Amino acid sequence: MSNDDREAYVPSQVEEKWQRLWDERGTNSFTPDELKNAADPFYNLMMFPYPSAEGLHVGNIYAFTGADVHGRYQRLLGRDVFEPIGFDAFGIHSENFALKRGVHPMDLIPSNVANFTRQLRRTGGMFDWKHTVDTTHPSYYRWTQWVFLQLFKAGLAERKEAPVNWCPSCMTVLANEQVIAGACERCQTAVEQRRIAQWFFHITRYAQRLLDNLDTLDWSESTKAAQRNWIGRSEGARLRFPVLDAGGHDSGTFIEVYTTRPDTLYGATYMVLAPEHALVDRVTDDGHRPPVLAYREAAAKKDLVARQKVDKTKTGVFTGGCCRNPVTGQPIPIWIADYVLTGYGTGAIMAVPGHDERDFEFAEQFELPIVRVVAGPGDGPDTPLPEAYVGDGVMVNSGPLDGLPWPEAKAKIVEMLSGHGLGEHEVNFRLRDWCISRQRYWGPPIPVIHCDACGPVAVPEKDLPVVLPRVADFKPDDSGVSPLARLADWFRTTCPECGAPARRETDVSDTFLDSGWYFLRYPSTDFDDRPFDTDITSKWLPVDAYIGGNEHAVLHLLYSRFLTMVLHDLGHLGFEEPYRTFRAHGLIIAEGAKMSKSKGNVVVPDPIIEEYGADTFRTYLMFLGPFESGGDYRQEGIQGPFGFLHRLFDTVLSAGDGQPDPHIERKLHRTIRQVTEQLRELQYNTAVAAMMEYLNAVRSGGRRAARAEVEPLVALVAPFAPHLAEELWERLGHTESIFDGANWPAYDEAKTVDDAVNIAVQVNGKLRGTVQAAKGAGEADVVALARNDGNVARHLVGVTERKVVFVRDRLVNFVVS
RNA sequence: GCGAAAGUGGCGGAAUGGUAGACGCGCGAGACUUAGGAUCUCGUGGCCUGUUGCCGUGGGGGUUCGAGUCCCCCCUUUCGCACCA
Repeated sequence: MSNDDREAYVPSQVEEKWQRLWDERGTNSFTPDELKNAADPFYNLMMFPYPSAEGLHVGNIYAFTGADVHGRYQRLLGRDVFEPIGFDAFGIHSENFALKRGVHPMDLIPSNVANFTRQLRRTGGMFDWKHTVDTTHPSYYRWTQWVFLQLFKAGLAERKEAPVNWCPSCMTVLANEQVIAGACERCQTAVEQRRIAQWFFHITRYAQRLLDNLDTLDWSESTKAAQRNWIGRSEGARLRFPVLDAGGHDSGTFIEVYTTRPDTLYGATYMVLAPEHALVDRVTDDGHRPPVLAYREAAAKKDLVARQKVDKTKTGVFTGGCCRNPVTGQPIPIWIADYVLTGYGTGAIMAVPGHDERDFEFAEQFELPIVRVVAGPGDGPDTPLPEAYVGDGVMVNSGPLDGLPWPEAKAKIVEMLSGHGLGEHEVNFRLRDWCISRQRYWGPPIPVIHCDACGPVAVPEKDLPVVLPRVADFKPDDSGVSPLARLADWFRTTCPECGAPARRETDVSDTFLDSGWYFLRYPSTDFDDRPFDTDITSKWLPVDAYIGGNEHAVLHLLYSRFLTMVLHDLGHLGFEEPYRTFRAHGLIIAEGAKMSKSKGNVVVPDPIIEEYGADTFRTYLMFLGPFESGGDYRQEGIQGPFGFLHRLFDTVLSAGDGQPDPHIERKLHRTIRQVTEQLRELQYNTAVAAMMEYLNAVRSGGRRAARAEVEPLVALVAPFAPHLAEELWERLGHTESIFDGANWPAYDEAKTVDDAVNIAVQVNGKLRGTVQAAKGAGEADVVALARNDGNVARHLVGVTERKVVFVRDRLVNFVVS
């Protein structure tokens, strides 16, 4: 038969047909009963997108396809796979875009969502469209507000005045996490400091647990490391330094410092307070007051960008005050400097210039004494310090600590000081409380009512949702309050407790709160009277597999872990960790560079799917490189998978009924084994390669395939090319979807083994030939064969054999000299 | 600076300590075609005239019969965090 007579593979026809049939048959969606009664539930989650006006980009599709391949594979194994998708549509992104376009977000978002939905369907994801969420819909944010109330009632949400990062361009408060190198992560504008009353969640109370639980999670190591780093636990001590009065006597006031190296206390030669420190006034004497105040004012004016300059030059001024080193008894000067941060530890440090790089630099600059208290190998007590020594060693110039290795000294000195009330062991975390209020419009109103008599009062749960009103003017201004504060009709209300006139909270909440619990909502969207159904939640959660980007390694994942822990502690959930496994996918670049409009290498999905089909696009994306490291998208490369699917279509349709060839059958079982193992590990690129290799073998020499040789391949390819697989499956005579029923092929280990093997023959580790032998052949036989190989024999002439290394079925190595 | 990951053909990338470069792109040659950016076949790390051969996984040491893989030092790149005491 010539190629011209064969039916051509037309992706668009196949894909339209199956997308329609999946919808009609409800192939990918669960009814409430099915959710309740699923025999073998598998919750496959991917990070829901923010529905931008530009539409889905390749990065989204890459992530979703990788997750979808995993879900479809689990389903082919026979599991009941729930794979929902939704839209994270609140937030500054949408609001700013709406402002720019002059469209109201309430009008903009629905059309973006419709566009995303169309695109997502077109990519062939196995999404359950009956269980989707849109965070901006009152039926969703009603429960986001409910989550807030649970924390509020538990005392984990608190309003307090705090210095915050203020973006003068976005006109909003940013979380520390949203400040990148002192600039707004969204618009790169320099961030300023302001003091505003804000709602905070006390995530710091969970810091230790958030850290400890990491050890129990099956997550990408890089993600766990990022979280550990972010939580930033450090173990040290809180020490108290007596402040001296003008006469050089203890004044009764103490300065508290936090240090991770209390052992170096004998080397503390000066003290530094943050410029904002409460005791600055008190320790400053009259002679030094003008420069201190000037420095303090300058520091206050500096925004966070300036404060966090990488610039290593230290600045600071002497206050004129002194305190006493509690162990040496020596008076040491008190300085203020902005390299000491007010938000970490106690806002004051004991400076040990000999053993801390920052202190060393400061001491050099201002000619303060530098004392060695740790001696490294080969150092004595008086060995000069050309730079701070931070390595291991033993204590010197440290009285009773002398000779101790510093970790031991650390414990000992804390013990010594605690006896005198001058210090105690302390653990510190870098993690800060989570500021969840936003002085913006496009978010769920925080469900609190402020009453003059009762203070902040929770909106009764029966009154939820507090609906975000539609207002024409949603533009933020420099007032520092939400646009909702302009709507007197909206915010005027009465106190739910005492009935007095009261005022609604006009701030809205952070989008990370919306996305912090969405996975709980998906399986329960059939219920509008509860955030998540108890039975369904205990059946489906925690999430079995979560796949997403490492850009959310800290914030989103940490916040959702925190919320899950809280809801667990409050008795709402039976588990405290939301995601059993998490895998971070890599980043897609294009033509060797990061995608950007200016480089003109942005990959636009729609026309590619139009030309090659979703199946080819999916397969290619998964073939580009290891899923967990990403890959380089090159347009020409798509020809490989495109040709592969064409050949697959052609080969299956023209397959005959004969017996499978034994060699092919062996390769088939090996291929099934490899693809099975690699799909489990998300090693998609090599799994696709194995299938290509197998198809090449089936077609080699232009032979006609036997049906038994290719039918299992259709199932193997189904996670990658689901439409084509369905089509071929149907043409092979099946009436049910390939995804219904456990159609993943089994392999027979016995059938993967060859009866003959090629054995490498080396002389002194260099390959000199190969010989063929029966599988499992013994040493004597194989070595004899090897010795007779012409080329090997040549290398064995005129040398002395010392040893023969034999590895069964693999190699023979003659060691000669 | 700290933390994480990675350096292999022209390119994307494969390799339980055991025949480096699977699979694919690109390229070359050929076949079939009125034509083809279609399809099919063969070839494709470098060097030498060459099937024998030599050299090859960022650089330098080491362990081993045998190292891309393990250990030590160095260089480079990417990502994240950045004065956290």
